[in-house]
Amino acid sequence: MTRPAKRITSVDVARAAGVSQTTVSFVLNDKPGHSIPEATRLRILEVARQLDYRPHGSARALAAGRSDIVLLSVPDLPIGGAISRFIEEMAAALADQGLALVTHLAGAHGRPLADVCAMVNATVVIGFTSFDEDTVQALYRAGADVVLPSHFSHDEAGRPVGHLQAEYLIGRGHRRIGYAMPAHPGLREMAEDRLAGVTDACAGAGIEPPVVLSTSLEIAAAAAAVGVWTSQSVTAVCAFNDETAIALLAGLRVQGLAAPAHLAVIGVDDIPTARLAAPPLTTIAFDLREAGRGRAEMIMASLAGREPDGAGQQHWKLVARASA
Amino acid sequence: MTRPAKRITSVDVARAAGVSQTTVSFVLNDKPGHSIPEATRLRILEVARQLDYRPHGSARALAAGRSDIVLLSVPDLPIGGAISRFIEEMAAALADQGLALVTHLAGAHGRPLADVCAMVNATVVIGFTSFDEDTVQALYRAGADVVLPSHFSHDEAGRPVGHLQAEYLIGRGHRRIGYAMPAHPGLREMAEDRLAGVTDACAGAGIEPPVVLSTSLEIAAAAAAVGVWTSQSVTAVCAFNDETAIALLAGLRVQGLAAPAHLAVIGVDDIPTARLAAPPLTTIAFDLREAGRGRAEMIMASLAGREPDGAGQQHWKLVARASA
DNA sequence: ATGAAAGCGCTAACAC
DNA sequence: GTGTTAGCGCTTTCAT
Repeated sequence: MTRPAKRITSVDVARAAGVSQTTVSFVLNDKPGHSIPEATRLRILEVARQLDYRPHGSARALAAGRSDIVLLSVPDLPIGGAISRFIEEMAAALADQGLALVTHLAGAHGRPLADVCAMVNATVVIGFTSFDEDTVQALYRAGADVVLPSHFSHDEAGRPVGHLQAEYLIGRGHRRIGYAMPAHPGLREMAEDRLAGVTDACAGAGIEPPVVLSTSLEIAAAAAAVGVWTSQSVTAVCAFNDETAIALLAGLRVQGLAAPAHLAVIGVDDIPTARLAAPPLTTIAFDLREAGRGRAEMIMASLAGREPDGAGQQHWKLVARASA
Repeated sequence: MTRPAKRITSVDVARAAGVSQTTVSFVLNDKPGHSIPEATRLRILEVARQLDYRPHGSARALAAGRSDIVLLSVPDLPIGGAISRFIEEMAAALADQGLALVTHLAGAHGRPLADVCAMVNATVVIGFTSFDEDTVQALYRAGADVVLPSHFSHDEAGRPVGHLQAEYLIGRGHRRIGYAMPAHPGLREMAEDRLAGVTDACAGAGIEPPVVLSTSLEIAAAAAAVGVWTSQSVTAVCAFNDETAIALLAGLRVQGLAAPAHLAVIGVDDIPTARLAAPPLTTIAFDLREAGRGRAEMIMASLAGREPDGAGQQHWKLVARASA
């Protein structure tokens, strides 16, 4: 641990460069209209660099009325670690526009989102879940300029995924499909959306709606579900996510059965252990990079006052392996 | 999307409560020394609640010199999703002390940590990795009051885990141990630390140091490693983490071998799919809750100027299952 | 082309 | 007990 170094202010830079603080501000933000001689400009830039000057965020935000901080709210859900890729992509795209992204984990015992929003003085607040109306209002009152509840409406978010899953299964000749809901209550909403997609696909193919069963990540529970499906001559099941799917695979194993012969299984996410499953898991992957960039785009559009035009393109793609 | 609501300031509260803005400030921060009549106090509190007033973070930070914001830096590593539990626990503990936690994902293309620190005006910056000296200085210059590079020094962080793994294996009678390093370069440092713990334990038990092999998450690579170990009469291997361990299990499977009969395997993390592996994976779990609380404690101690006394107790515990 | 000065919303001495 | 006042470091309007 080392002794703290004193913070450099723009006055320090001004003094060192022999100009007024105002000029420093103009140069550093390269404000238009104030044509400053190239020589002065460069000198100021150099001095600032040398001093490792960094504008005081609070002061800047207070004066300018915008903090350029984007606050991302991540819900308290067992969402995979892959989400970090998505966040990073978004952060990178935002950084190019001078915005900084910080994340708030929504945990029940933490500070309410609106509090954090007010404390960091976020200019933009975005989330995965759809904020309810009260939250949105609170965020605006907390000083946010734009609030983007969630990129996709429920209907758009889950449907394509479920659709892709079922489509693949149906394409492989399955006529009686099952759906494995996760036991975790927080995942319910997301699961319902995905299930809707599966149901759609079934209807489109003229087959019966899926046989829906809920299962935990315990082998016994999964085995029980497997038993029910097979007894009802279901030949393939769409799992809410890869973890659920892997549980199903384990459930099959303890019953002396195997995928895809006795029951085809398809997941969602393509987590690292998916390819290591026995048999390797067929699943739906998400293009985090594209999704992150797309999201950043939306934010910029909203800030600029344009209506976010993003057609909300989906970024899902199938990864065929042995389990289905 | 709804129309933004205007932001409430403490002047609004003062006016509505019929007192001066100063009084509002005193009451809301319940400053000592200024004994304000209970009636006034309650009225102000009530009005603030009704108006859903939230202090302007930037203004507060600028005036007070502290933002009460804790910035957590998470490195761009494939660390499991379980990390969110840890973060939430920390956030909860910090919230109790009036501090707000926000997270910065370190990705290479995002904004440098010091920039974010300056923008949000973080009072405290903490991280998982150990910041280098330059970074620490930059953070102090960026306005941080306390910087906690990483809770554990390298030596403390990994050693106990590796030690626990090896100890368990040795206790089960194994005399020739292997160690599975992850292929991901960013994980190297962490892996070296854990390996050191394994080596320690072996030395302590008077057996040879582990046979170290590196393996990716591809089944083929894992199978190859398994081949090498068995050919060298290694009977048990400590994997860097559960994903690596599960890859090893898959590698055994394709060779027609099984754990623990042909090769015992032990992981680290207890990820959700660990119990679903074939056979269920023996592993070392981490008590996220305790670790998070402990970390928050350290932060508060540092802020109070006390030397963080936390004996850095470890929070690892063994989860015995079938694979070892 | 450059600088002086007025705030942004809040905290904290210091008066009354 | 409560209010007045002077900044915190920056942006931005308006003079020069």
